[in-house]
Amino acid sequence: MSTVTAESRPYHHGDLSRALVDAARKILETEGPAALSLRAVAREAGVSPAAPYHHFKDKAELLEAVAHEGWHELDLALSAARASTDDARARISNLGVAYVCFARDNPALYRVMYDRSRDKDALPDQLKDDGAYCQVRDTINENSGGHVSDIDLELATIAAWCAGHGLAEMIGFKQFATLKAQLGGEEAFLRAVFEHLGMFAKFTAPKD
Amino acid sequence: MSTVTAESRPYHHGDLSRALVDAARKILETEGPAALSLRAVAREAGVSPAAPYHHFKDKAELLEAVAHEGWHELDLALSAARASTDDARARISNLGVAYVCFARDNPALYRVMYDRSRDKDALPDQLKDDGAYCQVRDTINENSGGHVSDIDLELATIAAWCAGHGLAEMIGFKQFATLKAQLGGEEAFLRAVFEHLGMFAKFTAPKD
DNA sequence: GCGCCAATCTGAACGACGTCAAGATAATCT
DNA sequence: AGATTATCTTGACGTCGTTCAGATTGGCGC
Repeated sequence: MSTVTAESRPYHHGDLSRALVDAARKILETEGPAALSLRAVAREAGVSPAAPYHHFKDKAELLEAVAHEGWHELDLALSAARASTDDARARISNLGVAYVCFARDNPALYRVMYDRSRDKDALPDQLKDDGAYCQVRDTINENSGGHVSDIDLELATIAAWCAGHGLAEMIGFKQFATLKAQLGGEEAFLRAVFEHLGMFAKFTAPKD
Repeated sequence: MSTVTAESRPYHHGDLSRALVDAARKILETEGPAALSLRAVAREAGVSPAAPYHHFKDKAELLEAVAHEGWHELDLALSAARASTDDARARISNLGVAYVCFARDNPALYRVMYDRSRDKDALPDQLKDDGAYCQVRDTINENSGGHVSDIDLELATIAAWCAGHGLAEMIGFKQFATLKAQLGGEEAFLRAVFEHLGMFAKFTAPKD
């Protein structure tokens, strides 16, 4: 019998994979992405620098696991935001705010998520299989009353995602500080930016 | 008399700073951002690994110089795009396309530019002092007939910038390949995404 | 219950990295 | 010309990602 509480009960350490991912996330939160070395993760987990190689082929593969958790948590955050609003018109905007707030509250994690994506030149498939991407798409679809073509829906989702990501990466930039203050806080700033996205648009969504 | 052709004619090497930045950019183009080590840059420039420290206090400071050049070239690219269109209505969309195309054509450089910005939590001041940011703002201003408040103009510029940046970071993602093909090419895809940005908007810009 | 096998971990090592200090070299200043 | 100062080299330190040989240990067949 093993003393491990979790369901998978491996050998010496007791689910080292799990411990490594947790250690990585702890380092990310407390010391930032620059301090996230494989050796530091092993140190934090109390194992030798070579131990992780029995669970991940690479440093990249460990980061992939961390990113995977991040995407899942983003998924949860968007679900919560979506459920918390009755007004279909407001949902899409709340989703955007929730997305950016997730990035603001987990900056290191968010960075790992996109660094990994850019290295692979692809977002994780996770997103399309009932993940965060679907939530955005479905919300847009509801908001347009359902009578929008598949291709328009896809394009609108991509557009929303890009705007959200861009804002998420820049939300902490010092240049926006005075504007945030003028508008009465960060969330108000976020909503204001989203509402000014129309200058490119021929196709303006709330057409109904 | 010195045999150096450039105007500034320093000591042993002959403008090593310049040579280092050029070497860095060459490595970026040919081997990608992962291969961009200070030692590799020094090697490429034909000097010892410690030589760069007489011209840049850090690896970060070298990258800053590289990024600075990148922002300037982005500036030129946007100028060209802006000048190439008579129709004020089309200018803003052309600017967006030009922005993303710059990122697509200089992916490693673009990455260095934003990596440095995120490390400093700020875009370079360069942008606001008659740089690329101003071009976007002025173009939006022209496009709105000039009767838009300062704060709305600022917010619209930020919104456009975020959307452009988000799209720039994801334009190469494999998930978009089929959609690009369906729409008849990358540029058509870009325009289509931009035109679908309206779903967030209460304030739709081409109001006149 | 015992021995074997395979999975798991350690220890030491390699090459590459960023950075620094000490010394050599060469351009500039007086 | 001689002193000064900026520039570059050499060598070193600590850290990193990764590999490999060997030690450890749990699970499985007998």
